[in-house]
Amino acid sequence: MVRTDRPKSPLSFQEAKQNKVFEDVVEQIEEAILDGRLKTGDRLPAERELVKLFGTSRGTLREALRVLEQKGLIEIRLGVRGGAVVRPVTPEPVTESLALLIRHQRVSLEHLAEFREGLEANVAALAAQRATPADREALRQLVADARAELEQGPEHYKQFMRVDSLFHTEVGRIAGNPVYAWILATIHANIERFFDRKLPRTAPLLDENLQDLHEIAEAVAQGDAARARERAIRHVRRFCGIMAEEDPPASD
Amino acid sequence: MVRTDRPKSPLSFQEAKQNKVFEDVVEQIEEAILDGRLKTGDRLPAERELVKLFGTSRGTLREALRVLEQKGLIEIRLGVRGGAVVRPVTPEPVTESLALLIRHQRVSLEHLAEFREGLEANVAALAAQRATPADREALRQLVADARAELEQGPEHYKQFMRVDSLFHTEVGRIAGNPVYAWILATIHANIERFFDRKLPRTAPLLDENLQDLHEIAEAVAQGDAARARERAIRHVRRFCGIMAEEDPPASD
DNA sequence: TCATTTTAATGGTTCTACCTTTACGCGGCG
DNA sequence: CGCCGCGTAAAGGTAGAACCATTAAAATGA
Repeated sequence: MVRTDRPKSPLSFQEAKQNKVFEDVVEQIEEAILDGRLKTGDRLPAERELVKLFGTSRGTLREALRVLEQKGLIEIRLGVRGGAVVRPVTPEPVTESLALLIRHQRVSLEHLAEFREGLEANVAALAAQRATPADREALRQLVADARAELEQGPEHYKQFMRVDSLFHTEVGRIAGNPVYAWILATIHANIERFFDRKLPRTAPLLDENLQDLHEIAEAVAQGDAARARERAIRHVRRFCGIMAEEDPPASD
Repeated sequence: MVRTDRPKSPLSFQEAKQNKVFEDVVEQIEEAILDGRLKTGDRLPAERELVKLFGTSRGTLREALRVLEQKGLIEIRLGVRGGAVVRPVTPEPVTESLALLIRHQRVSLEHLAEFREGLEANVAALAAQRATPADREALRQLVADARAELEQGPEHYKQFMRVDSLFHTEVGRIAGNPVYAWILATIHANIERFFDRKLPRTAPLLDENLQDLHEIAEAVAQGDAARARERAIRHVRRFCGIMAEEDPPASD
């Protein structure tokens, strides 16, 4: 199956690069997934079947499956009834590759937080313009949930943070633009991944946090984009300032 | 080299998941790259050497290399003096995985453009706050370059678009936050990839475009963040509106 | 009926052999 | 002297077969 059949029609120039076999396999399966011929949850045939279908060796086929797995398109399960199943598409691969960039180039928390600040501001403003009555209710409910957690004392701080995270996700959803939602999720994930160690959780701090959420929710509910933007900025900036104190600036 | 040696010390619980061999190899090489033990341009030993070093089979090792290649960390060259060389880190993998998301979930141009609008606005505002005299000069020079291309007539429209692109990249650089620069580059790449087919390039349109660039440059040069933000939004919105006309909304 | 054991399907790994591509050097020819 | 071409060897690419490890499901037995 080694490609020696590169067409040579003298006048129709075409791709000079010869495709490697595994790339061809990757492309075919990827197309099938993106075109919807393979849907989320579908199970591909077993490796030994695919080998027959594509006419390659098993090693080559496995390289192709590994690439697809790395792209986040499939998941490979072990054991009987195992095999490659089509995964739901998530922003996770974006998060992963961004994490690589961040780690390799040693991006500072300041840069990440500044970016998040601008992002959250835009999202809050959009949400304010687009919130439906149901959205307003949902946001207020989340604030109430957060307050309830906080009132249960320090042992519920973790739950409080979870609600906080939900709140941001919800605002992203209300903004109605999946691109914002994805990138926001990606940035959140990376901030947590690299900088979330031991950020302080004291009562007054969390109270301020709750107050921020409340004000953002109200601004969104009233359709006041400018105020929503401003409150979101204040919220992120406070959060970042606190973490920066805890985390002395790396001096490299 | 199949893992049967899972430690079972009864009291020191540890990772339950057994690592696959190739994952172990990926991790080791990835760490070496991120820690700087392997630098950009370095060439890894030949496959058959690595096989000895890691004590695995060649197939397994090749799966690991494929994953690293997919992550954008290495490039695999053919022939003698070939092999795996460490690649410079670029935002390209982020672009790729985002492209997958966009294509799979059929994100509309409107969503992408709206996101870009907010992004460019923030970047322009930051750039206005941070531009040095040299930055100002560079921006003005780019505007002058763009004008020069435009004056040379329709056959230079392509060059004009290139300068336009450079202008946006430069504003991103001036903003001084690599995260903004990366995401902006990623969004640009994806807009081009999916929607840049036959966008009209008529003289009056490009004139407006040039005027936009000029006004953004001036706002940035004068440190007027609010105006820079506003001009950037107008610029992107015009651009998007034009493309939307050309590109009737997909009705699926 | 439920717990336990067995079995078979399926991915994970190894080994070996051979093909393909490509840099580099050597030798002949102008 | 130079350079063109061709051979050679190093390195990745592919194939195929054998065996190991994991797991769901079927068979078995209490």
